[in-house]
Amino acid sequence: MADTAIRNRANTEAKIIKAATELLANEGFQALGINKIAAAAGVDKKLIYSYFGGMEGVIEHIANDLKLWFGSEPKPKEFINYAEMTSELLGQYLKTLREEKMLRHILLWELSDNSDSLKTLEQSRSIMFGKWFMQMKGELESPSEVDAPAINAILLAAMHYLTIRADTLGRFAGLDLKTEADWQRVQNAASSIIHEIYKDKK
Amino acid sequence: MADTAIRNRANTEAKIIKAATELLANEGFQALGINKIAAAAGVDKKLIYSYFGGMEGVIEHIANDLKLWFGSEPKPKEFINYAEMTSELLGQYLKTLREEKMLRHILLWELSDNSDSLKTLEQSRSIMFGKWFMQMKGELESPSEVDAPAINAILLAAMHYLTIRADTLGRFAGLDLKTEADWQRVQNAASSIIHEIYKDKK
DNA sequence: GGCTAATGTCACCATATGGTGATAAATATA
DNA sequence: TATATTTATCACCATATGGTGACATTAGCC
Repeated sequence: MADTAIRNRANTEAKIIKAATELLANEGFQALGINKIAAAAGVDKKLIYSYFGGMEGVIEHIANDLKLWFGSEPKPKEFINYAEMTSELLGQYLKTLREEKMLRHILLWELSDNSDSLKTLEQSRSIMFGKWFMQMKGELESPSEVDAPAINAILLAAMHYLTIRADTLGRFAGLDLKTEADWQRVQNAASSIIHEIYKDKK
Repeated sequence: MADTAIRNRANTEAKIIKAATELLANEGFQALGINKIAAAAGVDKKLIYSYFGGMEGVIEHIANDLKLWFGSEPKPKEFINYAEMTSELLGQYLKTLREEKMLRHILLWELSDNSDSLKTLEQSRSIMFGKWFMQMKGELESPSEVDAPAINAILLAAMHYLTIRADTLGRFAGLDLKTEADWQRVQNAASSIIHEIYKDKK
């Protein structure tokens, strides 16, 4: 009975991944080392090498899980126009960013490191990322007068930066990102930008 | 003759700060440790403790220098309106961000760490930062219908994120931040946002 | 000159990191 | 039951980190 046994590889692997994931979610990538993972999992670090071949293997495993964790797509909705849709999706994305510390830690990791293992993680992350904005390329076309990808990149970049920034210093450019009120201002400003940009455009 | 002497405290201090600064500019804050600074400066690490009291002292010193390094204000100009001014200043700021790797490393540091020594660094950085956008609060008032600080925060956050991102993965949301062409798209998109937001507003 | 204080050198500590080889213990297989 | 293989433990290595006490050397000063 392999599943009730104390010595169970699958079970140990799960413990390792769970520990690594929680470490990444709570402490960030800085705390993600072989020793700390082994300690947190209550497992000898040798097993991390035996089962995953080292950190890269663990990261790859996490990258795979990532697709499932944040894989839920935004609820399909009837959108009136491109601006409405973009605004709605951006709002949902911002909400997710603010809720999922893990996601912010991964985004910060992407900014800090450009090792090979990071690239696989980024790929998985950007797949889930794409789930939100794939819809933008759907039935509703963006006005051709506007460089929608560039506009979206600016808005997304801003949301990434501001949510990460909220975790540390908490304020930026006069905004207090610890308060719900100022987050509402950000949200409103983003909506204004979208609506003004696409107003009367085709 | 204290200045030609081999044993010269002021000279040694300068070497330490120079090494630390270059390390920060070239390698980023991750590489900023006592041992590496001492090695790069060709100085015994004990002296870093003797003269600066440790890393915090070094960082404080760098923070002070920061005000001078990036202290040059944007050239005063006659602006027609708030949108023109904002667009011009943002363009200048983006240019500086793209040119100064050091600045990007500090911004990333601010995102990653929230220790006390970082707060002093951030203060100095945001002073210089303010030099650019102080002007926005100048004679030309922002239209009261628009939440200008929130709009500015979004644009600045985006520029920070995109310039940092260009150093590592180099691409984001469909843009290739290694190419001048796509940076031009970012620049144009930002200008569009500013002009559309402030158009017909008072 | 010679004394004192500043400046710099070096050896050492504790701790943490990633990584591995040899061995023990439990499990599956014959 | 006996054997072979998987699973896990442990001791150890090399390296790097921050930090300090004891000592050597040079400088300025009387």
